[in-house]
Amino acid sequence: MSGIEINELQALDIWRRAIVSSVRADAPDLSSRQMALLLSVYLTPPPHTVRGLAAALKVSKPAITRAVTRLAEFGMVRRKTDEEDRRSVLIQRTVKGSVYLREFGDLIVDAARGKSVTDASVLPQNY
Amino acid sequence: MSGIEINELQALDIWRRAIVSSVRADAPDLSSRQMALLLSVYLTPPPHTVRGLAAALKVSKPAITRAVTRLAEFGMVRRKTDEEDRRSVLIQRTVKGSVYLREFGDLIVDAARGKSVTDASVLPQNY
DNA sequence: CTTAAAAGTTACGTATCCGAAACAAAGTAA
DNA sequence: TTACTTTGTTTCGGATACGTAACTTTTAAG
Repeated sequence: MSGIEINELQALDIWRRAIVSSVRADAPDLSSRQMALLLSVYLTPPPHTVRGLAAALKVSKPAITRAVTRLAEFGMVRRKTDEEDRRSVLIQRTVKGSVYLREFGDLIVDAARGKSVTDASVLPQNY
Repeated sequence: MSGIEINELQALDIWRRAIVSSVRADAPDLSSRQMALLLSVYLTPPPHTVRGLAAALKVSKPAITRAVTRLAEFGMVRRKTDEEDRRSVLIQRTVKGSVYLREFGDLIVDAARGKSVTDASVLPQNY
């Protein structure tokens, strides 16, 4: 049995714990796209534009516009016109978004610290 | 040291890489709840019932019914009436679901293997 | 100046999902 | 049997998100 197999399983189990905690929490229920957008804005170097994010996530521009609008309603990002090219809109970080992501990071770390599935995994062989 | 000892920022960046890959992929776009349900069915010990999953995820029973229906359409889980109590429906694993989760596990592991954000993080202080 | 291109938003019709409440089926107990 | 409880599904109205296409504003090209 390869060690990679176990690591994959541990990884999945950490993911499970974190996402279950997230679902159980009362925090705003972000879709995968919204989360991907939020994380990209906060963890990759600016500037972030609608077009750039659409390319990075490989989704349509209107989908980015909607996600930004939604996240802005939650106060997690902010729009700002690029004064050097007023066609562009820069998506910027906010305090509230930072706080949210810090808590989410804690969630993942806590999940990673929890006990993982045992070797007698439910995944292999049976299917 | 468990090997999963990571800091909060690394954890977020791994999460970002994995979820961005997932969003970019053509794979069926599962919501957070659907993913939480799928992972719970595959990584926690059976039996899995609608009621049990609703309690575990702290969402309504109809929400579980709908998620199961959707995942069943994708072929990732299967319903089976509990013959010992025909009121209950057991949610079971499938080959296709196993394959999907294995690939998703690979995605996370790959994300974790990639370079993480540096110490000169974008998160702290600035906001 | 006129035309074209680029960036983002809005409009439109469709699809999905939600919670609450009503419902059907199965079990329990008198 | 009859009444009650439990389990899961369906229905309802409303919210959210999707992609395509049309549109506005701004910039660039001729």
